[in-house]
Amino acid sequence: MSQSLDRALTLVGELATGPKTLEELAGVVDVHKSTALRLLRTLESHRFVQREGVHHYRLGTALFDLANRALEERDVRRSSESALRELNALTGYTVHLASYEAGEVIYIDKYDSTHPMRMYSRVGRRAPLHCTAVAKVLLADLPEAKRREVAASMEYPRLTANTITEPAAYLAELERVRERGYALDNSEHEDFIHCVGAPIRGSRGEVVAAVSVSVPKVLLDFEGLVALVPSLLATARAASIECGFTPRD
Amino acid sequence: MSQSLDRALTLVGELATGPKTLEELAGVVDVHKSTALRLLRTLESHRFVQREGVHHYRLGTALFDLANRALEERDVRRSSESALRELNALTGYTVHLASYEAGEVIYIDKYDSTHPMRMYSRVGRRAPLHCTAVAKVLLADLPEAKRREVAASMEYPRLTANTITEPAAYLAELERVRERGYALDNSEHEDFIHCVGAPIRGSRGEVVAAVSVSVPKVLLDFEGLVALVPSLLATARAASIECGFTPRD
DNA sequence: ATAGCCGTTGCAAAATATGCAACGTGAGGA
DNA sequence: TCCTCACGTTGCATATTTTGCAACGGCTAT
Repeated sequence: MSQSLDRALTLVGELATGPKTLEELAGVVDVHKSTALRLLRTLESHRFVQREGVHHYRLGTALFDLANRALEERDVRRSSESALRELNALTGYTVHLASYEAGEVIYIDKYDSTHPMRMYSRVGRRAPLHCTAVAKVLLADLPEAKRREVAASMEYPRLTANTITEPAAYLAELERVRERGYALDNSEHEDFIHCVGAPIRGSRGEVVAAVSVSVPKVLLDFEGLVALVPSLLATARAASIECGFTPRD
Repeated sequence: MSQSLDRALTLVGELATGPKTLEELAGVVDVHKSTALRLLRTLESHRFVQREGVHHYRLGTALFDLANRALEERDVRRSSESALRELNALTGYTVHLASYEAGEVIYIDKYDSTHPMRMYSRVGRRAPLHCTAVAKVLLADLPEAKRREVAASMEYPRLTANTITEPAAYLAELERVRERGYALDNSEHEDFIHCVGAPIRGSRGEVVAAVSVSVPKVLLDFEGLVALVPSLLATARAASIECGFTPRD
């Protein structure tokens, strides 16, 4: 669709084979030397390629950063798959996997309820920050300054009678989540649904994702929901270990 | 230098922060949605980005391939640095590190002789395939079919009285190199220089690079050169271990 | 000293990317 | 169930951007 970009990406792919000279690269995409030069310069400014000596180009260091970041996300999803599937099979309820990225909480995986009554949600969608268990889990792990900043700038639309609508109350809620190690959504998002969520941790103990179980109130009361916590924490711990987390004891 | 490419790379960098929607991305580089869409499509066709759900883009899988390949090369050079520096200090002669890439043998690092007499060479430069110790080491590890193919298509310019000028003789030489675990260049490249080279192996035992010592004949006769082999092999083994190689015993 | 190779630059032509506006689709609310 | 809204998608005309060319300059090898 975009010719110059297409050519540039082809060049990068070609460099994966090993270092190449300008003219070799120009030949690969069948353009003039000067054209290849300009593309490579742009690639170089973004550290996608770098010069090796005078006559050769090689892949640059930006690729490491990018690959590592992409890999982390991907690994959370893949690594926690079996644990989450098991929790889904055990409880029969909808299980969500979410992560915090750039000010948003996004559902990155979902295991549908086996019960006839399903809830609406979709992978890739943003979760409201103030009224979901996964968001509470993820935001609770942010440094305090960031937490305050986010709490101050986010919206608090009242969705149910239980919805938290004040920054102060929300920050206090995050503190509770931090302390007890899991989060509740006591019908704060939708009247007929309540959830419990727990953190999945990475190798350095940081929270990389959140797992939650969502249950229709008609199927399980609040007491029953809280009774799911041990299973949820076991699942979160199993997923954490898969993500490289080492339990303290 | 290239606007569209620059924008596209900026988008990729932005995606490192986490999944984004089309409009968010368009805002980052300050272009129209449709423009961003076309760039993303091209990036997607090269697997640099991929869609997450319907509304989000994330980094794609091509980055893994690229990063891994780039990392391998880079690691060889960095990992073997201390071992090679030590060999250079021990012998005082010029030490080269070379790797095989896309039909060529390229010097990827060099430690100059401490003796007043230095040899000419340069990092990034191609090494002749038929008359250098490093090339013999690297080609000796190729599968037989590939070895034959390369031997048949390469050039054999006579550079000295000892230069191998026939494919058959060269293939036989590679076989010897394979068996004894190191290669010699008995003044086959330059009259007054001879070399010994050995393989550096990676985690799966494959040859990832070659290390060589180059000595002016006036400083050391052939017998003296061969006497360097134990040190060379020790260096190659040390560098191999740094590259993830596990010795058998 | 000289020839050849490769990367680099300025410029003019034109191909290409861009923005616009309208369309299509799917979700959410009444 | 209908309607609205949000978002991604497409065709097209404009002009910006990219491209090829040709000449230059540095470096190596002879």
